[in-house]
Amino acid sequence: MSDLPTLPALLQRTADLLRLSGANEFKAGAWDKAAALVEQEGEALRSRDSEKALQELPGIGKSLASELHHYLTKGTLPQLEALEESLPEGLIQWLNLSGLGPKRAAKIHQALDISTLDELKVALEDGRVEALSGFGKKSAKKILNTLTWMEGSEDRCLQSEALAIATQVEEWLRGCEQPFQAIRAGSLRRSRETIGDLDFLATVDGDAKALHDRFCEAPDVVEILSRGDTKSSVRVKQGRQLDLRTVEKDEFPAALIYFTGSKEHNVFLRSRAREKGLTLNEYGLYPLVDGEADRAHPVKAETETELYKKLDLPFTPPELREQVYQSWIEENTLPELVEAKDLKGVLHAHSTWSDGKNTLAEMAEACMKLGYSYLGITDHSQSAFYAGGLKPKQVEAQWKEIEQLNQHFRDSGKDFVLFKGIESDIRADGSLDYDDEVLAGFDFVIASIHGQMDMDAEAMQARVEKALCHPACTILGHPTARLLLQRPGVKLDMEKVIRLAAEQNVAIEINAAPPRLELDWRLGKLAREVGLTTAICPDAHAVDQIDRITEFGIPMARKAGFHAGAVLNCRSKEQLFDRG
DNA sequence: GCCGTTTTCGGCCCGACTGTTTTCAGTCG
Repeated sequence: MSDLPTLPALLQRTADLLRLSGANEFKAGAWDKAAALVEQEGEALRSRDSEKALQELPGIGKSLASELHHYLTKGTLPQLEALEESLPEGLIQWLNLSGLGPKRAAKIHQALDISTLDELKVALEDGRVEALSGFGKKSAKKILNTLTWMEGSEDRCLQSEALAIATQVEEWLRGCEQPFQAIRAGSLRRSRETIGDLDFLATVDGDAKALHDRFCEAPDVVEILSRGDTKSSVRVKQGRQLDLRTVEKDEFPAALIYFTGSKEHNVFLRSRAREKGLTLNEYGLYPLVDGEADRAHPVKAETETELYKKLDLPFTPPELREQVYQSWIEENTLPELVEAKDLKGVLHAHSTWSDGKNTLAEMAEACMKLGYSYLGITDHSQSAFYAGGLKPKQVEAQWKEIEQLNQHFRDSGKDFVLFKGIESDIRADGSLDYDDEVLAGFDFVIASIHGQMDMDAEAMQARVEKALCHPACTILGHPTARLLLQRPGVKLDMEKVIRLAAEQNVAIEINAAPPRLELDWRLGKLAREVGLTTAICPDAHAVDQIDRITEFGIPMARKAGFHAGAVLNCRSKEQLFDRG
């Protein structure tokens, strides 16, 4: 069993505890960086079996190498253990409160001798905190507000929820009397699968304050955190924080890069700028003179693309501005990402034959309306009794209806075809859900896990690998069966799964249902290396869910670095199931 | 704690906003 997934969290925890104990910020920062690095390295870290080998990693010096080596051989981090010994357990949670950083957290803890969130709440309410020097009524109130707010909301939300909020706010902003241009930035623009804060960037013709005022007065705003001429932050009733920044027009490209992130990508760009004798900040790119930005002579760039060019880097689509893609950017090997217009048809949808809300004919009609030339219908298989899974007899009956509909499409001159598919449960023993004879009658089979998800890693791995090797298996559906913010996926070594799938010529789905959004984009780099094919699927249970593939599926496939050539349903219906 | 020399110390991104203080530290992104 691998214990590496927990290592980044432990390193992060060490960084937080260092801050609380009053350590130098840069020292704590080194542990942050190590956490990010270890996350990126994954299992590859194991192959570094000496301190010397660990030290070859960027950002890992003598001390961190020793800690990591200790962890890999003995399973603990000495530094962390020492800190946990000296700091109370509850204190670390204080750092999650925005507005309360390590310095003031430590101060409250030491001055009042308290360390839990509950104790903090009481101290904020009874006035002990505001009486401390450096604090006052306002800051105590602010921290208390944040604490109360956090008790009733989650850290992050699904991308779909964030998009709904963003759309609403943008509509409201359009009522501003000053003309302006606004764009979504941050993790929303990078198409992360979950979102914490929502960031917006704007330029205003005239008085920017008018836009900030309008922003702070949006209908769903429940608290204004800050309200300035260039920066405002609010909380909305849906539990999210929204930030608006306004900049001058000539600052827009640099600001857009800056506020799009990721943090790691920005660090990378800035160090790139330094190498070229330049300095990059949120306002622009400047020559570096005597270690200072020469603000009087900005390097001209009217777009993000031009700015990347000045750094001798290819324009990087927002979806790929993540640490994992740094090597592609440096080596100038970014792929041409798949776009919505590349999609030719729809795979993975349910009908009234199992748990869908619409009939086969209605689903087909809806796909035609959206401009697709085929639909691979995949109702549930017999084990999924809770979802009305099809018995072999029903399968035959469904095939008849599909054939009739296809005949009808041909007769009426429609360039459209329904494919006979099934979403077959992968049984606990790794077998698919029908006899081979029945399975052979389908045009394609999606194999998915729906039950018995708590198997141990070894058994689960064998289960999925067996399914992948079944000759009828065309696509592996939502591979880990995770539900974002609800439950983790099953225990699977996805690296092995991806390699095997590529070998077996089985595609792994990118499931566009908002809580799923997997194959996880973090695995896209490996997928490209081994030549894996994907399929961008709506997992639609009703006609209005088909469009998920363009709303959420395409952004996620782009984020995973897929080009159209590696996407099954970017193929024409004639070439779709050619398995070379 | 890491890194890289103008090579064993000094820099590590830096600007906006807030609140408390009275000129700035803390926090955030």
